[in-house]
Amino acid sequence: MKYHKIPDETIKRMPMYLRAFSILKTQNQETISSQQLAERLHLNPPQIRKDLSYFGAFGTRGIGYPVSSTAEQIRSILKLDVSQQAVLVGAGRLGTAIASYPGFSMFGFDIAAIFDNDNNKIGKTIGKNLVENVAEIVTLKARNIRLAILAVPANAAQGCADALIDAGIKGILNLSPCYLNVPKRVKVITIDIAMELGILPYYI
Amino acid sequence: MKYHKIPDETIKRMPMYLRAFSILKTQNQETISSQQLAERLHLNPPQIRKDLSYFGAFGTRGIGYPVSSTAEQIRSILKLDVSQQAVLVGAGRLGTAIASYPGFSMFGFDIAAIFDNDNNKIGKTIGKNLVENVAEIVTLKARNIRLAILAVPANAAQGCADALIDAGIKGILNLSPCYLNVPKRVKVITIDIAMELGILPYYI
DNA sequence: CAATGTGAACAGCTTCACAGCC
DNA sequence: GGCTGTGAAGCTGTTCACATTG
Repeated sequence: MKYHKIPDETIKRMPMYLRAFSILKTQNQETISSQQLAERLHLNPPQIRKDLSYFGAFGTRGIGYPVSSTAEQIRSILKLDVSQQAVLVGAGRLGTAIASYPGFSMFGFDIAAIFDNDNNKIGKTIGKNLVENVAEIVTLKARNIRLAILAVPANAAQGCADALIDAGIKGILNLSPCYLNVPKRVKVITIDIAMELGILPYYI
Repeated sequence: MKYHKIPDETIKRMPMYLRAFSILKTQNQETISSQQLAERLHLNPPQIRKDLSYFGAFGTRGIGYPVSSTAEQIRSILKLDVSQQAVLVGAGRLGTAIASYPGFSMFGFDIAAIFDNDNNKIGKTIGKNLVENVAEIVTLKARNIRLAILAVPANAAQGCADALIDAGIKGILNLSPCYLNVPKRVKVITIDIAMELGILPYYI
């Protein structure tokens, strides 16, 4: 395929494909056609073919996509072929839930540090991590962690984001219901549960 | 404005506008221009004007949008002008975090029931709700609840979704990392935290 | 023959430019 | 003068149709 800018929407679908291919692999299915995959994911077959073709020709005509190697290709495209360490800020109920979320491992994510500002939580253990004082976020610099998950109250979110960016964090998954002001080089994804729920009544 | 199909993307932004207008109201600001609002939300002014104009002419030329009445208009468009009762299924760590999430009230959501399948949790109180047995989901029929938040493990999600739909639920916010098969009349929104995180390394 | 890969047509959303109004 | 409301232009992403290949 000649040069094309890869649509953001395509990138957003890639983890979906990775999950699907990973599951197929555990089921020992060796190949899958765009048709079959589309049925599973409720997408259109040409969509899947076009998405994958942006990154190369992974499939075999007449056969479909080889499950195992395509999974590896996507993993490598998304840079998930190396274990990605992430820091969690906020050890409240939501933070604790996330720390124990089993779904991260499929994508190679590893919660490598946890911070909070509450003295009752600092020093406690969550999973394999000791909760550290949020004032020590700057020590992340030396630990080569680039991703952060922000699970703090909205009024603390911007301050934590600033500290994280100061400590070399390059990507933030923000779970607070607020907009974060960050330099352009930092990528932020905000998930606002109440806002997502907010559109449901309109549709029903 | 003549008839136009309202873009889904516009609907998705409406709760964002509602939140912004609600906050402005607490700050006693009486009007706001699309320019000012765009700066806050990091959008383009014409985007905001077009979005709002799909639903009517709320603004005043030369002045901007009246904060209070526009907030009410959006609330009414999104059907959030009446308190929306929702049921939470899953009283694990994530479910508990969600039950105590303070952000729902701004949109008029009220967690009116909680279900789980774990005998250790059934009968306990979370917030103002007693945790009920998931086998009793069918009793929702009589309670006039139309929205559900699904915070159960992926392998239980489809079963719970089926039971919820059976009990008259019309919209589901699915927090499990899986696709739900539902009739077309039911609206599902899936939030998959690991998948959202999965795109970050690509961008950094 | 079955299924991919892809240019081209199409659809949907965003941005622009400006007319209209306060 | 300032700002909304909106048709039209522009752009991005999706779908189609089919040539291509194992």
